Amino acid sequence: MPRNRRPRDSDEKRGEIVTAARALFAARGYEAVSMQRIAADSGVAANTIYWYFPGKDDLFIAVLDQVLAEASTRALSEGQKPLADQLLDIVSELDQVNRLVASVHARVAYSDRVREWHDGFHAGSEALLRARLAELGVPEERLDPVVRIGVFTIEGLLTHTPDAEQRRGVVAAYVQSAESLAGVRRSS
Amino acid sequence: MPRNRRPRDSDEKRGEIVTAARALFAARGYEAVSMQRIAADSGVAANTIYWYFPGKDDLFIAVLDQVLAEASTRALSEGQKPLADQLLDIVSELDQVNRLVASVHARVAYSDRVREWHDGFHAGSEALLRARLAELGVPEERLDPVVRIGVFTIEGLLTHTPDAEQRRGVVAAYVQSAESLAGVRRSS
DNA sequence: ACCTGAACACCGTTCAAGT
DNA sequence: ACCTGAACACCGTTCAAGT
Repeated sequence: MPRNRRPRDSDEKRGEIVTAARALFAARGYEAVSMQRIAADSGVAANTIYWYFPGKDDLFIAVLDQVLAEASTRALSEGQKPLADQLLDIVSELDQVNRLVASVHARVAYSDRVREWHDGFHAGSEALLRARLAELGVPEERLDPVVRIGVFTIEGLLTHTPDAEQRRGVVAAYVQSAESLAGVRRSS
Repeated sequence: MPRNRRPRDSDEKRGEIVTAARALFAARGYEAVSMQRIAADSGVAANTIYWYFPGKDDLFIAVLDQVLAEASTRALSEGQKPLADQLLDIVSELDQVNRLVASVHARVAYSDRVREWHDGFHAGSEALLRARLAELGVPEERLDPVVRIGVFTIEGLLTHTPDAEQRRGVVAAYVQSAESLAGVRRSS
């Protein structure tokens, strides 16, 4: 038995596979990346991945969990900004993993596991936006549709990637309409 | 030479392939349907499809064009309704081809032909919504973001399919915010 | 012009076998 | 426990050959 035998070899290899898959999925999208290629990039045979993950979708979800965990950590370390700025930050953050976002939506129709992850992510996002809008003063009974429109708008900005100016315009228009529901009359 | 030889045999077979593909794509989604299956349902060998279409994506686009043409015909034969009703009609119309909508978005990232079709469809939809909003009184210089939010909202309603009541709430909230931009004070 | 069987180069996944 | 080569049942597409 080698004396340098580390107890974490297994977790390390698993991590390498996730890292390789993440880079590939982000660059080319889920469909365009083969298990063969992920295996080559992480230094194992293709079927070895199945020792660590039940299937390709589960590997995909491991990637998504990792990306989400990192983004959450970053988000928590930031101070609270005005809503419009915060939404624009979220859009440009998610924009960097645009390919992953598109792949999630593509797989939702075919994989129960991906659909569950997607639904959970949506529920979380809606809860966050709802809290911000409530604190902004949007009355409780009008909150639901405004939250949904907000999430749809962010998703639309991600899947259609207009330029930065158009983004700002869209987010500003959304926040403005929310504020008018709140009856806010600020600095202006 | 058979005397019943119809000059339209070729077009007919082509049509049968599109019809079979349309039903299958609508029921199961693009990815889940094999050329083999489409061929079987239209009574030819799999490779015969390639005599009529350069590839699977082109067959898909033929399906999309057919669906769109039929929907346009139906739409033109209807009178003009209030904007909220019209948007709800569009959503429930497109909802019947939900699988196709999802498949278009899934293929946009991988097929130039599908991306072109998608972009054209979007441009047309935006133009229609823009015209309705302008006639409703939304000032020219604020039109762009409102149109985009509208299209994103419809897309969101399609890809997330909330129930009819939530749909109505979302569409009502959208139209209301557009009307408030127009400075309209109607019956209320 | 229209259609086919056979083949090509893939794909995700399984399995029996190795250490 | 971890990893592999080989195989399985697919996939979209191509090609040479038939009518």
